[in-house]
Amino acid sequence: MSNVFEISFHVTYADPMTPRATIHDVAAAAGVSVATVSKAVNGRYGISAATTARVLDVVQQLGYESSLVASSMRSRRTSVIGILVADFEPFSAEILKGVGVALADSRYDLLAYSGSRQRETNGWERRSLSRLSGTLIDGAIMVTPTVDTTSSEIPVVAIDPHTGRADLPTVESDSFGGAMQATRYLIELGHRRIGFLAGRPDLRSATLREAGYRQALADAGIQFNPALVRVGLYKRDTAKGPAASLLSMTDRPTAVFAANDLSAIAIIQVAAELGLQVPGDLSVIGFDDIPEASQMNPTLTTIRQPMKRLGATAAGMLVALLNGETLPQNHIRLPTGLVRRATTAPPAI
Amino acid sequence: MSNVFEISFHVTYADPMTPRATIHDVAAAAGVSVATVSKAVNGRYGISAATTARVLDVVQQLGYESSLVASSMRSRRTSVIGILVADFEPFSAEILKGVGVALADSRYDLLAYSGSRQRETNGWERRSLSRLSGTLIDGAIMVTPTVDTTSSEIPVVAIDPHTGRADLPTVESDSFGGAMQATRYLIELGHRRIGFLAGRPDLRSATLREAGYRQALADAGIQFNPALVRVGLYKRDTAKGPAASLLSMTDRPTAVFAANDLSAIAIIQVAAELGLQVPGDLSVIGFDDIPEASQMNPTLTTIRQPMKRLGATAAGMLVALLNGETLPQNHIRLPTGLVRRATTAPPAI
DNA sequence: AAAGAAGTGTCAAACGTTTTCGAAATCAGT
DNA sequence: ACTGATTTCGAAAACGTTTGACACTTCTTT
Repeated sequence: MSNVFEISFHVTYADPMTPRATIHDVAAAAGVSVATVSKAVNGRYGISAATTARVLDVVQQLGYESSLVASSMRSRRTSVIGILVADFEPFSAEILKGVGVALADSRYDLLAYSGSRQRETNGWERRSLSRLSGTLIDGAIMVTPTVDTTSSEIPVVAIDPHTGRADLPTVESDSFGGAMQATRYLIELGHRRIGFLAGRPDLRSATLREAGYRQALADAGIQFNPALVRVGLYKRDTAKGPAASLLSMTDRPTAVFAANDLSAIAIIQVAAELGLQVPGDLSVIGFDDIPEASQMNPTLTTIRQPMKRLGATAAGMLVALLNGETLPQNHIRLPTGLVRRATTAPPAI
Repeated sequence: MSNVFEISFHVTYADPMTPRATIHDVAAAAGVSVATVSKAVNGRYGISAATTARVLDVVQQLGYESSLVASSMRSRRTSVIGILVADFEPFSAEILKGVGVALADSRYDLLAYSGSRQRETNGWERRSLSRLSGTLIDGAIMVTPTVDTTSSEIPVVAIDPHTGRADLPTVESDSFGGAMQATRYLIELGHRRIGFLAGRPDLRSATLREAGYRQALADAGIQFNPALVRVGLYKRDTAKGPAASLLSMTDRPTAVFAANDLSAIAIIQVAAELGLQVPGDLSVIGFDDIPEASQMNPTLTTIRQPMKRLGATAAGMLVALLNGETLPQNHIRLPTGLVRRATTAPPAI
């Protein structure tokens, strides 16, 4: 007896126990054709009120729901918007929130897709987009894409876009201006040897942040020193090595501008491991103002980027596109702002 | 001429401009059957090396990617895990992060679905689950479900589950203990009139938090007073009315325990509108420790709930289920902790 | 009473895959 | 050469839905 129980217990989860009711089941139970069921459910013209009622009764009883997959296969529109992210780190999570509220009272559902399996390889989102588009989703938002996606068959809006020809609509924040603000702030504090932990060179934001950094240095009459630049690729894991390299120099910088907050967190961690005090021995400023920035200890000085607004703006553009409207402007840039917190201080004399 | 341009410009976005290559296109271009293409792409046995190479060449050229929808239709497994959330508010966003990292080096992709359209009506996630399951996703995680979902045909794990028979695996934090901690802390500060802004009564967490609140009162010998309880439903919008009602009482409470941080934020906002100082005139403690809690001003005292870990744990359970394993324990409860911040103080005398 | 017009339901094709089965071709063994 | 085994490929069914065309009633109209 107990054996039987154990086996059935396994089966419970391994195999489908209650196959969903299909439209065929409903049709059979209601004594009509599947076509009739489909029309009744979708309120199409040509089915009598009596029949519709009977069908809907059965639908209710059987708990039938049309398969999104099957229906999207036939009729191309699904009223679902997709957002493709490499992974759900703080930056894309914030964007997701923004997209969510923007879509809350629209007629679109939201589907966020993250390809865990293959996100190492470049171009994963083009593949994902291709696999989802045309069927599952009516339009897509791509966050920090790894390729300059050429034309797809559905409208696409990019957030924090790729370098390269920007033929598709984009939303980004003022990386150049923000980077200048950050660097200038460090200079005002008295720093002269200012390191830069760069982002992903394939993203426009990263190149602009480096440009802003160099511009601010130039404005202050400080010679740009390539030895003070490392590439951290925007991710915590990938930034730790370069950060260590930067802080291990004989004449290391007294301050570092990290191209995003995750990189800033990485360099602060490395600094701690090397026995450096922040901000005593090293000032650090980040970029983004992810939620974690104000929760860490010490709290992170950074450049605030309106992430939720980036998402909401992109969502708005995409909906407009889906309505067949033409966008008043194809590229939108949102302002940034300096947030002074606890990881910056004048250099030790 | 300019008319033509304008029309084509519209069409660019409204209609598919470059229809995706289908398996038929590849087959035609390679001079083989669709069956052969499918086998070649998926590395099935029975295709010669030469043919496979030729097919893959064409695939490359045409940029073909199999449609997730179509393939999932035929072969039920997709290697995609779905997470269903009402919307992307801070709580579910944190959970999403946890699920994401837990799945990062698994063989599963992650698909987060939020039904913007119909999330008002109860049971929307059962519908969504039904629409996605069996085809698109192999398993699902449901966050704060609005129904006690009965058996589906795919494994499901619930986070912050519904009241009602808990037949499906669940992950939650210690709501009862956390609520006791919160209430006890207010009592220790000297409060006696302590209000409670309750959550969604259909969620077990909400009932347990109320139970914890009452238990802590009882332990301290304070009589429970139903007049000090309002139902805020866990959401900011829905909490503001009840919060205003609570604070407009002639003998209003000197402190309020809000069943989650969003409710706490709502009551603080209401307090400000009524001219009440926090924590001077009113102490507030929340539950969750969402990122916003430490960013607001004043920072929010709250009960920390390991949201990322909730997500990661649920993901782990789901993967185990998908591997056909039986879970060592079907219900997991994670510990909570008090986070003292700036919205709590002893009562004014 | 005949003919056209509505109204109501069904048939069958289609969406893009995967997979089973069988057919053709090649090969090995006698 | 002949048989049998093996390899390689294609035809067709199936997944669950939607939809246009069509057929059958019933109702108007003349």
